[in-house]
Amino acid sequence: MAGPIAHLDLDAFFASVELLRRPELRGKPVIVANRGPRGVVTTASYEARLFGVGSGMPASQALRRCPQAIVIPPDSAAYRETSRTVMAIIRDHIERVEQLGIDEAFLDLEGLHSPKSAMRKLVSDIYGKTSMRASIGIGPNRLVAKVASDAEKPNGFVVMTAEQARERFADAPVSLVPGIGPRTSERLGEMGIKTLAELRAVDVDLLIERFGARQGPALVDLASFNASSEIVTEREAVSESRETTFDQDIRSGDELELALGRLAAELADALQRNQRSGRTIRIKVRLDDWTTVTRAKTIDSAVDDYETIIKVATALLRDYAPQRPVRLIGVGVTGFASPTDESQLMLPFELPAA
DNA sequence: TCTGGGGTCCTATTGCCA
DNA sequence: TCTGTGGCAATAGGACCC
Repeated sequence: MAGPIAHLDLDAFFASVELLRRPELRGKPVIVANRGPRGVVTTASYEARLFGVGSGMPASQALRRCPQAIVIPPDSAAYRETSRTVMAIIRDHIERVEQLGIDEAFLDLEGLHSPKSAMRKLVSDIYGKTSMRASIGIGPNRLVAKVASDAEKPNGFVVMTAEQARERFADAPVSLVPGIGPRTSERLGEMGIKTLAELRAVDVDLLIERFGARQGPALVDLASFNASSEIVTEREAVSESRETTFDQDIRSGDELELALGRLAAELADALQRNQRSGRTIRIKVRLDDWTTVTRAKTIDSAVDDYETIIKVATALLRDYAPQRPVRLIGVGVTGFASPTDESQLMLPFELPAA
């Protein structure tokens, strides 16, 4: 019998780190966004959210809604640093932690005498040591915990059973639950399904027909707040990549290769720093009409060096030869060699032939 | 007014091989 | 030798997340 799960989410994380460094901005609408004509909002302070500014929104649009907003370009090194500090505090309190992304984590609360007071203590310790606010959700599984942490942020603290989640969010749009994004919401909408209660009530066979044997039933599980409560404490990266969006679309092949070279150099550098190497090199090209094309090649041995990466990536790009202006180009390496793979290569026995 | 960058996972298709 | 089948790896695309 599994114990409760907590989901911890740092409130408006990037903006909060910036406000910490620049206390004079406290109480003002602050948005963290890339500069340039194509920048988007990565985080908005809660003051900015009052103007309808949200993450993912083009910065130009955000500034139209909130002209007095202060725009700060993201400083990912600083956010990683604060994240490390907070995650270390979490691990001081809780043994089994699954970090997701930079600002959130699932916590295994199994066996704690009082999960709630343990979480109250944790949140106040994080605030005391870093001035970062966090929202907490506690539930029987990851899904309930996650939705609960989202329900009353900032500074939220919500404890729910699956049944309480079903009741409270019965009339919420299906996109409330993580895993149902814009595309799936739209397709469900076309079937007349808007709310979680409606999704729960629909005939599974109909969903299987439209979404397949796996995703169909999975949608009902999501709507019912049935989910795994497993905490995966160790996750290994499976890919690393670099990409860039041009301020203006690029037509020249030479310019594309120049950009590809810069990205490949950065990527090789990062791979070597992280002691990672992979066998599959992939490029990504986004055209002016937003179609995205990927091309990949798998080679015999795992690599992390600039020369090999740029050689393969350039060949892939020349082979594809985009026929429209390009707005984004990227390069990545996947298929990382793990220690297990290494030892398997050296297995002294062949499997018997069939 | 258009839509970043860094990832993960899933699915479908295809070709190879036993 | 021909044909079918199942498994697997590689490839491409796409949805989704923070």
